[in-house]
Amino acid sequence: MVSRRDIAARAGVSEMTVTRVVTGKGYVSEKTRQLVQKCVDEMSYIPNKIAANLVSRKSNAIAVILPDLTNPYYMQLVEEMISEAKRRGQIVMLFRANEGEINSVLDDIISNRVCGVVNMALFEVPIKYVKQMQAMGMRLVHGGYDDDKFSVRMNYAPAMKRAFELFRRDGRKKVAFIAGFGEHQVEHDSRIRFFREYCKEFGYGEESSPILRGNYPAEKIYVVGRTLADELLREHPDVDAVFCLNDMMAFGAVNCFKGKGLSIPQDMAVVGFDNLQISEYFDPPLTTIAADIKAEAKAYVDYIGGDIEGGVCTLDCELHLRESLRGREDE
Amino acid sequence: MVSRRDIAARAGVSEMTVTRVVTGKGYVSEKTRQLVQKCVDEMSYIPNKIAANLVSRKSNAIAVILPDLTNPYYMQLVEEMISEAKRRGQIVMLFRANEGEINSVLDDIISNRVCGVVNMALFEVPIKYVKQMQAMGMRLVHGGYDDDKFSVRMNYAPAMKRAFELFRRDGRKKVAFIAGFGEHQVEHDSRIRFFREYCKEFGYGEESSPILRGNYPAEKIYVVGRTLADELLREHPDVDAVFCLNDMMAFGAVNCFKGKGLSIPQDMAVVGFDNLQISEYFDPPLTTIAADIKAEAKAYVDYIGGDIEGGVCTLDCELHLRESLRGREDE
DNA sequence: CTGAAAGCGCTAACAT
DNA sequence: ATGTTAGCGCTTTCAG
Repeated sequence: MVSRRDIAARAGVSEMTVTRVVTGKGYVSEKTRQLVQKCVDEMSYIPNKIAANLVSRKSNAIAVILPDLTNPYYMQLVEEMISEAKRRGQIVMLFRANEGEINSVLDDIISNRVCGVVNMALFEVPIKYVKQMQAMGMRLVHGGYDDDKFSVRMNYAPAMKRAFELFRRDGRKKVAFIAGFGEHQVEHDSRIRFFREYCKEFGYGEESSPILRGNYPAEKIYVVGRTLADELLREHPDVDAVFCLNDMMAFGAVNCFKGKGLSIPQDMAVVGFDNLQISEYFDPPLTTIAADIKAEAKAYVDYIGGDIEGGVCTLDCELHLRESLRGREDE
Repeated sequence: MVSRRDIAARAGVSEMTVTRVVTGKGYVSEKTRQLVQKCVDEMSYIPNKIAANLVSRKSNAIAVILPDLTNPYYMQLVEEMISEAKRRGQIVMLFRANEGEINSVLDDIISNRVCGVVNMALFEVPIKYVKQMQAMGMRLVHGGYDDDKFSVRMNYAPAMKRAFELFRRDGRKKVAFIAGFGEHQVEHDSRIRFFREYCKEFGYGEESSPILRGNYPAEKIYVVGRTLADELLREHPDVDAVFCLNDMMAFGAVNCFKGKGLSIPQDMAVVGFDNLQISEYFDPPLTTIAADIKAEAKAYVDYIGGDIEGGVCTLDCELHLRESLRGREDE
């Protein structure tokens, strides 16, 4: 294990000079710089960031907590976060947490002294941990719902409004929202808030438009979609247009609809959220609402990196109009 | 920032005693143990693993290098690796690397002093880094192709043989393999080796059965699938059965086939690899060959954790028979 | 421009 | 059963 001391010995300089060369900080004469660099290369010295972080009380690691790695949306997000993090010399640690595991996962994260945490799991971080992180200077971001210090908000409104317009144009009789997760999240999700709003505005009735809860993420997302689609057909057979919380859930739902002999979009219009890369290849190609995932990832990393100080970062969404919401009497 | 010293002071014991309580190693009287534990809880002390790792020259981090996070297969694998790692008190760092970025990514990994690296990228780690890792006691696993020290080998043979039997039963005239990646990987991939073998054995001709190269992972995987499917139809219009390197590529290929008016499986039988969770929901449900992903993940983590010393770990594969390979004259 | 001293938070090895 | 000493590999601070 070659360390800074070995380089210093070989180059005949002090350890401090090696540090100056390696980090590029501080004054070093060009001559010694080259000499030291030569030794570094020859001995294949790679500095120990762990040790550096320890003494400088910094960290170059971002922890990301996900509820469900198999949802491609999170992975696209993680991919972008990794790119963004790399640009700043940071790395990404990935964690998975259900409701019961969160404390243990947070312990792992904190004991690894990361510089920040992006919580994409669908529940809040216990206040005890929030305080602890604050005390340690770790930044915490909640994906999905609002935070007092910083949040990334998706402006779903215009795209959802446009969807409702198309529902009306096509003479859809009754709309629904397959939410998939439980009561708590339903109350905090802006997609559902806008849904209620537009139901009223477009005359569908806030009360008469069902919102289907489920037990995501305990259960696999597409299974939740299928199960709730089945429930929808049984309990609200007159629904002919449905939003799904995200594209994966929509896949499950559409699959159920098709299995029951419904034609999409003739018998049922379906709109997802996320715009997964595969959504345009689904059968039928899925209409979906989403913001730029790169921008979302950048917002998280920028906040953790300290470029953004707090407040609300709003991202605009687009309606990607595809077969699953084409007009019945053609577009 | 509360540290071990603070706990020691509060409890009126030495720092070493705190360590003994916190790590659970060494003798501590039950009485002091409880006293110290009380202080730990009261002060919300979470040990600094970074510092512990530094002095004990260990690491609790596994680095995983992926070529493409958007392939759900990798994510299922990572999810299982995270679970397996957590069981051993380890965490997972995620990296993404194209061919050109590999050195820089390896520098990041090594400077973070991980305990092991799982390289799922589709190219080899430069020998310089392999040596360096060895010298530092980091374990390295290559997914995909063989390694001199340790490898996880998928035994695709029986499942592929069964697929060939079905091709024959259905009277398929000509088979192909959409490989997607370049020459180097093609020569190292066992799926393609078995394909050649069985082409011969089943009388399809080793030379006359095309293997289509592409530029994955430079290009998105489903695009590669679509592009190569198009190429296949143009250059080998008589092919009526095709393997695709993995399910995502198969999705792209099937989409192209359907777009050109082909019926699956009547005009073209399609077999993928990986058995993604969504593959059974594809239209048509995709026939696919895969090993147990949990077992694969466990093998990697076990090797890095030191439970397996080396050698070859062989995993059996299953043929998940679905619509895309149903017989033309019915099953 | 370069170096020496101190110490980050922890564990290993040896006392007691 | 508990404490002491030394030091992991590095940065910070201050002195030349």
